[in-house]
Amino acid sequence: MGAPENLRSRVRAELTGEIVAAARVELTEVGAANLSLRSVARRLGMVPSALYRYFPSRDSLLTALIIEAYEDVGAVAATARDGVDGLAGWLAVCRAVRAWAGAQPQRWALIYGSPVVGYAAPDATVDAALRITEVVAGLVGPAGPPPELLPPAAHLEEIVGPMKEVLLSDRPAEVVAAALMAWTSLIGMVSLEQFGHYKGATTDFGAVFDYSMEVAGRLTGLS
Amino acid sequence: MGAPENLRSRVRAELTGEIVAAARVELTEVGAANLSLRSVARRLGMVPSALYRYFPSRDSLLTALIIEAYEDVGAVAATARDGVDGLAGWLAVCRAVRAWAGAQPQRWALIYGSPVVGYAAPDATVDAALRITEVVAGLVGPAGPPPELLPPAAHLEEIVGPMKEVLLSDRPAEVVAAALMAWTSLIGMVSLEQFGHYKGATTDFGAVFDYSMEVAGRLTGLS
DNA sequence: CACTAAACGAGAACAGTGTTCACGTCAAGG
DNA sequence: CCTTGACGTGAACACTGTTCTCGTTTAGTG
Repeated sequence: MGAPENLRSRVRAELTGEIVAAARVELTEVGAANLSLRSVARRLGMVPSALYRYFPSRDSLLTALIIEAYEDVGAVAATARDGVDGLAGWLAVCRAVRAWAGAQPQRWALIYGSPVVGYAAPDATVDAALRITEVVAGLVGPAGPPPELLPPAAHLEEIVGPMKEVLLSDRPAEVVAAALMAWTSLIGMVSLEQFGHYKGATTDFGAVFDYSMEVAGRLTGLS
Repeated sequence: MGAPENLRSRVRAELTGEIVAAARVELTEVGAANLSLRSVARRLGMVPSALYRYFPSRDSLLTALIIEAYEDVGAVAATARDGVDGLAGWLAVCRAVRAWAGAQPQRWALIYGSPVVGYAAPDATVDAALRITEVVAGLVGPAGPPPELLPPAAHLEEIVGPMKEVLLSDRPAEVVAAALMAWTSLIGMVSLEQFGHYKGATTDFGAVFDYSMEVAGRLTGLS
């Protein structure tokens, strides 16, 4: 934990940050698939092999970008929710997340598109991914009776147990499931929009998005 | 349209099919990002440049695989729905689509993950992508009154107009929007599962999936 | 202070990739 | 028959990720 005050390690930390920053710029310009280690090095005036003193592979550099993006969108969601409760807070979060994705589509695709680094996502990435789910979980209303449209289901309590322990300990299982559905709707809808699957379906997708998120929020008991 | 009976064009069509088949195998083994034109050629005993007589680029070969995958999952959805109506039909479609994705994750990622071919998806791919949406649209119930949880929204009729014209001409706008939400929930939930975003959230994701799809189906008026 | 071990940047090299081109060869049609 | 076009081959170019070997510079120790 203790950061040595060496000049060595200081410039190392600094340069590591510059590499990530340059890689982020490169990512937003050409996308994750075309992000090349060599062009990042060129941008910094380095030779490609020098980057290997800081990241052991291209994938590890991508992992750093993934964590950064998760933290970024999580922070955006948190500030959007700040001070706003209930359905209004949920809608504010949804709009903020969608706006973030629209402004930085390549970073959205990096974290919510097809995994590129391989099938074993490092633990650090799943930790960072939890930020935004905490924001969503912090919103779901007090444990009122679930709406009529949320039928009770057998064994649901046990099935969503792992989720309840971490996020929503005092809510009925149906509400926990509804929260997962709401989060799924948010991420899914933004992803499908970003990836072009709604092309030509509506004249004003923002309005459909708002409407859908409102319905999804109501399902969790928000009002 | 008329296919010439030449020997030339017959072996050409045949070989084109073999190339796509080999590429599909390669895709399922290494994924779209690592699909290399050269290894496809090796698998067929050809030299890499020979493939360029049949596909002008690697992206065009990927496009063929995308169309094929869309058609495949659309056909699976159609046969699952065949003869089953209402909520049961919707659930059958959902389970079939999820099973298809689980069996061929790389093909799912190819069509519903981050776009890899570039930002302009060819028209042929969006046409193929419509198959599954037609199946979903064919399910939504007769135009009964939308449930209480589906509030009326201003201007919605006009906003979802493009969608209504193609798929759901005689339903109220709220039901059209709900159908889009249901389709989004299906694709979104399968994608998030495939891409590892539910890791550790439940003990039995299949049950949560069924429950969520049931709620989504009810929202469109199915029962 | 002197010295050793580690970290660092540079550059060359290797294997692999998508793509292009010039070259013979063989089927199709006038 | 004979010309034109499609076809497969092999070499080449410009890239890529990654590894290795060098001097050089810094950190920590006797």
